[in-house]
Amino acid sequence: MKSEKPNYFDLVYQVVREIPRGRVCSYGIIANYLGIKSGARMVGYAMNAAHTMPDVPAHRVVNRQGLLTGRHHFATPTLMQELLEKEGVFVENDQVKDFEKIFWNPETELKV
DNA sequence: CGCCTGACGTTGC
DNA sequence: AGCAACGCCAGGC
Repeated sequence: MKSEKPNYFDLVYQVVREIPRGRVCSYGIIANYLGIKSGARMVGYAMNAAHTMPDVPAHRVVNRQGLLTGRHHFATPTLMQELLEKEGVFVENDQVKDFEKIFWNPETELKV
């Protein structure tokens, strides 16, 4: 089978999967952590494929502004916000509240 | 093989 | 401070 997906996606999945509950992360940060500067788009792209990965909480991944830009890509446009609020993350106007407070930095927390 | 799109980010005005 | 355009990289057609 083929299905040889680029490790690139897998890398993103691993990082996103490490995101603890009640925390959120940004695409650019993950990209930067993976060494893919300017590859924030690729991270989001990977998230799209992550939809096939149940262990990949893409709803915990938002953009640099903390906006749920990809909420429209979920099963329902409200699913992302619902999941976040369910985990203790308050979302207002499609934006994560206290985003910088619950922000999860792999280089700082997941840091070796 | 080439063009377009895309869950972003940064810089410039 | 808000808006616009550009840049990066990869996948789909």
